[in-house]
Amino acid sequence: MTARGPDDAGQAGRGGQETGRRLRADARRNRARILAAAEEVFAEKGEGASTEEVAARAGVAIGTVFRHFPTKRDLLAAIMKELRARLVDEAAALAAGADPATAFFDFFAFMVERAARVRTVLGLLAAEGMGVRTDEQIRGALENVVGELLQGAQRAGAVRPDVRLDQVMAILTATCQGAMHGAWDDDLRRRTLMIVFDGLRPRP
Amino acid sequence: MTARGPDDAGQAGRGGQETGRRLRADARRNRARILAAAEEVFAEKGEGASTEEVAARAGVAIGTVFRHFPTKRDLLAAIMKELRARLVDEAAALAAGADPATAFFDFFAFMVERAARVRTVLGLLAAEGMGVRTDEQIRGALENVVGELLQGAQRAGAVRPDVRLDQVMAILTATCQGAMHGAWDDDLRRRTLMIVFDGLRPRP
Amino acid sequence: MTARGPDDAGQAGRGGQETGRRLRADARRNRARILAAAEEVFAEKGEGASTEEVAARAGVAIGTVFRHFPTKRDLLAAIMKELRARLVDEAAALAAGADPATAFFDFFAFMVERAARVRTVLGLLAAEGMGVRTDEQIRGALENVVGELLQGAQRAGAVRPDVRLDQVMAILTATCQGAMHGAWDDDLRRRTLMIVFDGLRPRP
Amino acid sequence: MTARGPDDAGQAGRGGQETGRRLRADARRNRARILAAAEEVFAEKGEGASTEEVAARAGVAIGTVFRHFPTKRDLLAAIMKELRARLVDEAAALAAGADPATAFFDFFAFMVERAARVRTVLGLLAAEGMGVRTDEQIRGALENVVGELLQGAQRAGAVRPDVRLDQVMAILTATCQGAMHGAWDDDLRRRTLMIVFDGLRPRP
DNA sequence: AATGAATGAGTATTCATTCAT
DNA sequence: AATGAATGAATACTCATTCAT
Repeated sequence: MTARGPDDAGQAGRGGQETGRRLRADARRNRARILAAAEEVFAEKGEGASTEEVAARAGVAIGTVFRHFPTKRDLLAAIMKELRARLVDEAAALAAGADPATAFFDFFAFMVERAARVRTVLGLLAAEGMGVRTDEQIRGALENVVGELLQGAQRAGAVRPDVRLDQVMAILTATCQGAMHGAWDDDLRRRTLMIVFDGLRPRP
Repeated sequence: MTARGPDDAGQAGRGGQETGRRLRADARRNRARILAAAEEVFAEKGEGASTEEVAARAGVAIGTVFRHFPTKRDLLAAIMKELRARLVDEAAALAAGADPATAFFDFFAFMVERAARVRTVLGLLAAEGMGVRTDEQIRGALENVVGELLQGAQRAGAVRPDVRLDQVMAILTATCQGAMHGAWDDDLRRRTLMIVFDGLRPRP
Repeated sequence: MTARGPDDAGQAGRGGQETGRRLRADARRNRARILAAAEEVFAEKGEGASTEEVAARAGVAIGTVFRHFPTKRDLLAAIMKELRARLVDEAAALAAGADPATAFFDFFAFMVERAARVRTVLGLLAAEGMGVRTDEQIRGALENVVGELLQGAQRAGAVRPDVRLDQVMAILTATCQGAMHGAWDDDLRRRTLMIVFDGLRPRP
Repeated sequence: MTARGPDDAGQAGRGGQETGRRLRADARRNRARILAAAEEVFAEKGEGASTEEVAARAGVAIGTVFRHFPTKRDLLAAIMKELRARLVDEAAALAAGADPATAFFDFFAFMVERAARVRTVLGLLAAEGMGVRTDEQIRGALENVVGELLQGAQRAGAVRPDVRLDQVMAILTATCQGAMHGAWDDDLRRRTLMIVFDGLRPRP
């Protein structure tokens, strides 16, 4: 049977090999296609979607999926890892050389807008979304970026000095989830963020 | 006879609890136990939990669950209906006779605190949580209560006049989901709400 | 569990009490309604139809059905018993005082036409239809009537003298089943019977 | 990939047996074993028999049955398709090169004798047996063969010229069903067919 | 490495039957 | 006698995972 232990996916670097591993060209290509397909499928149907469907959408056989990701949980974890990494990169780019006073809010808005489209971001931010405990390294990376942006904004006087990182992460997470599940339109999202941002800004 | 529809012998009565279909005493008792068990089970393990476990926890046979809720989806829907109704009731109680300036914020905090414990509240507020589309009536009822509280608070000058109900519902929903998935502790919840509330208050 | 022995319905007079039993008026009425409903339901959906549906259509509770017919098999058996009895009666009526040369063929045609409408006649004639072994008494009664009609027709020279009763029963059964399953229209039925009848008539 | 349609890797080839979907050798072997087992099981216990028993008798796991036939109904349909195809083949063989005057009757008798053993033939001929609507192509194929045999026999003067194909199919069907359900012995079958055949022959 | 067939535990749902009201 | 709720075995079907090709 299938070991049902709760934490058996945690061994970082086991589920889905590191992208750097020397893989045959087609193997690397397949890995990417599977990941992309999985992101789509799980986004559409939720984590309950079948691995077979992922394989089908990726155009590979089911066995290939399991060769790359020995467990469904591993697949899920890999998606998040990738997603989060992508976001961190984009965030870093936003942070570099921008006006600190706006960079923070821009990134915040960017994340929320993103969440509205990428359903899977759910678990991404949540401590325990989708039954997967995203590995702490990446989670930490995101917090780092946001932390930097936050400090910059605070130094620039654009965010209240008494606000701490955990609060920001909490509100960011919450807003992303709301945007995702609630199907907010652009206008509602803008007006909602306005309130949140006002809460973060210093009292005049 | 054996009406096969979901026998929603609902405690529709605002304050009472007996208006529903005339069911035999034991039947009503079982229905309640099943609902309670289901709330627990789904809260713990998510919507993927098995109906059989619900039956076990409720101390009835599997057939009894299906007699009351012909479909798993029906069971899920019933949970939400009940949950939402309960919240609406409690909200109404809060609203009655309290200082409008604080009632709104009290209710908001109350909901979020609640969500932190009851995992199922997720779908409750989301447009489409758990694959169940909660019926519009109850959804509307919640909006009504919140709407009244909001107006009261705005008239009392405790909330910015330009804030609209959809924004409030959006932030409320988001914060509930964040609290639920994020496992915030009491302190983090308090500090997070502080920011949100500040965003809602009039600029000085 | 449910005794799965093949023959446990045979104890004549057990499944469904004899019509003569002193029953409360409403009890007798219920018995009749159930029987009628069952005939309809099983005719429409086959023997796989649920007992609950029979109860529903009869307007009684499920318990009442089982009080009258302790087993589904008993219910099925009762239907056939009744059906067969009815047919025997009608056959006898046909036979009485009619021209023996035509009575036989008339009855044959009558049965087949009947079968085309009453789906349940299936098992009625078959040795083992619907998993129920119709009790021999009634089965015998039918054979008796047909036998008499056959003899009359043979004496009148309308049927070949070398034809025996078992052959007639076999063809009658087969034709009824064909008519039932095949959904023959009136014309096809007539033309088909024409062939069968010609096979039964003396060679000129 | 995992085409979820009924993979009717049929031995469609008239005489051969390999034209179907290219399946791995073991897959084709399993498909055949399942089909054989199903024919047996359903023949013995009727269509109510469990799929699990089919799997057991075929010596495969339950999942394998459903991989080949996604639905019980598909399995039933496949059996009939195969059965009918087999009969059509054998009928064609009988028809080829035989004396038309006897070929027709030989085939008729052959079918009925067959039906007496293979319970599943029921639905095979009936318009709607077992809840499965056999596909029209095969149904048509049978009619074609019988039609040819009929014409040959009529030209040879062995069958009345006014008999039409629909009548013949009707009687053939009926007799098969009678033989199947009625458990006729060899003698009764012979004598019954004698009558039917006489009805089909020209009046002297 | 890839394929895709096989496995088999798991799950929702149905239904004959029993039994408390 | 009637009611209808409860029972629980049975059953079709799904899906993660393994393994022979």
